[in-house]
Amino acid sequence: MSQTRPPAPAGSSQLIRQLNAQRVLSCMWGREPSTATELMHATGLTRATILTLCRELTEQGWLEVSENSRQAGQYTKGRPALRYAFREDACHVIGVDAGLHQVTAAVANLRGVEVGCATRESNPQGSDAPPQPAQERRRTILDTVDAALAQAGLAHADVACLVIAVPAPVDSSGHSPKGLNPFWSLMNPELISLGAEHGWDCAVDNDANLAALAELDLQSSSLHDSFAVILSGERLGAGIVMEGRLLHQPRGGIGELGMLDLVHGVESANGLGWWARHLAREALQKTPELAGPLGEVTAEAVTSEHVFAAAAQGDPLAREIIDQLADRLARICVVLSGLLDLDRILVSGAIAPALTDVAALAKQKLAQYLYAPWLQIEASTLGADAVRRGALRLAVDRIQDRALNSGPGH
Amino acid sequence: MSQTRPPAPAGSSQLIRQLNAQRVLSCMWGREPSTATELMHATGLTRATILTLCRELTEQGWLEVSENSRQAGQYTKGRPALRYAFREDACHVIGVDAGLHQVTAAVANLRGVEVGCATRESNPQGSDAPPQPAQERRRTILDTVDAALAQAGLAHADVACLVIAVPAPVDSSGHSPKGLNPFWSLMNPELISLGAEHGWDCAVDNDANLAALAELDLQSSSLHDSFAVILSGERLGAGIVMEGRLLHQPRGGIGELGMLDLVHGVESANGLGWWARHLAREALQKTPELAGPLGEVTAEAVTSEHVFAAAAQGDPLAREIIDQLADRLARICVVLSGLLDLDRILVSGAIAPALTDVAALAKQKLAQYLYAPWLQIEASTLGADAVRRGALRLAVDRIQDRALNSGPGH
DNA sequence: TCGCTTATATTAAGTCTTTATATTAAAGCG
DNA sequence: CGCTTTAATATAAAGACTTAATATAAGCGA
Repeated sequence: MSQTRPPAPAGSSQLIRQLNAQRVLSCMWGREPSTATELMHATGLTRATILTLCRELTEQGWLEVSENSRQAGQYTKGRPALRYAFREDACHVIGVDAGLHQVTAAVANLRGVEVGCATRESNPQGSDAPPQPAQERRRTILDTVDAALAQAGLAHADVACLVIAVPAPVDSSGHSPKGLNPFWSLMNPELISLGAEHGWDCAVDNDANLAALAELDLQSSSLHDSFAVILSGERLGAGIVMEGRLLHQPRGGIGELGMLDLVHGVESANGLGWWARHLAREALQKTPELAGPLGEVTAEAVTSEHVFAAAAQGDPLAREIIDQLADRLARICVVLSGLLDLDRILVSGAIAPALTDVAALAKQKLAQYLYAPWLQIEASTLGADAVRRGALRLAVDRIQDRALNSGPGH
Repeated sequence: MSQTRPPAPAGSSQLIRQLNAQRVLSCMWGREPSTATELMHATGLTRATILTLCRELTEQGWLEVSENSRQAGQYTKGRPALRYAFREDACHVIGVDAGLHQVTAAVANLRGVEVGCATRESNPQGSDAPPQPAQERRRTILDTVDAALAQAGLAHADVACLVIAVPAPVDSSGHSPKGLNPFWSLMNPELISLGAEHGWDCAVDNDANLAALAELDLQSSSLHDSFAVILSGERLGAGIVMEGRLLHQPRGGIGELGMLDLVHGVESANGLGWWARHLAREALQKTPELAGPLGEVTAEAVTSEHVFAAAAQGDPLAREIIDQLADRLARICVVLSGLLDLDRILVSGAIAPALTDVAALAKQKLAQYLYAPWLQIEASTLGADAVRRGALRLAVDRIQDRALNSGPGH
């Protein structure tokens, strides 16, 4: 009975195979097609190894052989190299910006390119009706997702991951604190369970955190810089990236800005949009017969858009308000950057495009409070897209992690 | 000429050897002696592999065979197992707390146990003399280090790493900002070069950061909690640990608390010791003939120690001051914990032992400003040792990293 | 069309490292 | 002294990589 040896020892040396497969796949993830020779230089592995791994990854569905070997035109002599391409449509992901007033869902491929998008009103801005109850909100989100899928021409089975952004703190299991602030529960009524019925991987996260991820995706210039993204509409929220990684805590409270109540000249966590409207209304009530563009609106009807538009036309009151907003923003930057030594602070959200001047002014005012000449203060170029893009980015990241860590689980 | 094949292919499969050696060494680093069987359970590797690795690590000097195989007494029958022990004295490290008023150096083995310690006065507390010039400070530090080594009975060659803590921000290359604050340059006059003459690995870091490391070392109960350590003597400084890792930035500005100037009820980055003295002096000047223990000191001579001692005796003025200190601390905690969602905040430094009551009071007052019932606010038990212990911890960590990552470089 | 050149793909050793099994060694105990 | 127990060593087998040789797929020129 000692003649026959069991055939499969199954050593732990498959680990190295896993590591190398990871390296190859990360080299190709979201990139242009590559030849074995290019991958050899990128990874330091041998041609034989690279080709074996590429074959495996192709069988798993992550890569495919692209035919344009010679057309790519690096060289003209010799046997044309095989070119392996990242399969950006191996599966798709969905990112949802589930805001208070509207819900936007986008379908994207694994490069993060949107192939479908849909929006539904949720709690219309003007109305004084109570916010949607939990079931209705869940329904709205599912409807929006289905509409986005329909526009993309994809079925539920084509989707691998769903990420939902909500204006509330979200803990590491996807829930928001109950009881403390009823608004939070209404914004995130157990949304983490939404993906389950289609068997999708699902995550819920705070909107500001995801906006920060979107910026991280975009500004990959200096990979190790640190920044905060301030989401600044009606209320303030922040996401913080340190050395290329988004800070997270199990309770999900990072970037909550309630503590601004204690900061001189800020006094609240209300957003810049809120303050623009508030300051304008106050001034209009005080002097109803005001000259200039801003005087044409009544105190009740004035919005932040009016203020920014008027400021662009040179209205002195609007300019004064802009100046106050900039001072507020500068002080917020002092707190964030003074404590965390950030490289830059980005103001994002739907009103970001209007805040270019405010950010520049804030940068000037910063020096009054803090020596940090390196600090950039800018308005995000993503604007209203930031949160949704961040959700898509997280979804793609989750798929990539899964691909790298648990091989064939396609 | 094709018969003879080159002997050494040197594949990348040594990588797995490296990884496994790392696992084994981390399992044993600073721990009690282990048998192969124990390591098998800890690492999942086979006995043969474990023993090979242990033999290699022994040759490299990190482990040694300890003879008390059977005495350990887990079992009594069968062949006694080899027991490999971590060589805590493979080399030694030095940690220096280079404060403004005094310099303390300690020599420790690789478990972090101090085997020698020495202190030198630097800029005596009372004196109004200008601070030591750069060369003199470097000399003082080297003297202290030599004294500590002499007490430990060790030579320069026995030391592998030197870490120096200074009360100034320190960037990732060990330098402090020049020009901005002359005090910083005086505290850190290119100390990073001090280790070079003996060939030691050398690092310089901010004192509050290192105090945070010391706490991380101590409270390893819950490995993934997040906290801040506030070093609170004359000036405030903080070190921040998120999910078990110390936050760092290339410029070294994390935990600088200058932004507290903007916080209501805090208004400055002065430390709790400074405030205790300041408030007492103010009150004594206002009413020179004060009853109670605190009235026995003159306004000029009063120190924070007087205040804490008087409060312990029930002096009403001192209690009032304690209350104000607690409010200040609570507000600082609101800013830190509100933004970063910390699990606890520790107050450290030489006056920490006197701050137990202040911390408890601050915890009570916190609820006025922030809902965070999970937040612990406590005085560190390390007190004046915190910074030096943190320096030692960093030094040991650096040696461990070097051991794990570059094999035989002993 | 037939070689020749060039660049890549495939295949066949050879080595390293681990696992699995068998064998040997070192105790204690009756 | 033999038996039992537990650990260390030896040997064989398998996975994974590298090296080197060989095969393949072009283009180019005579």
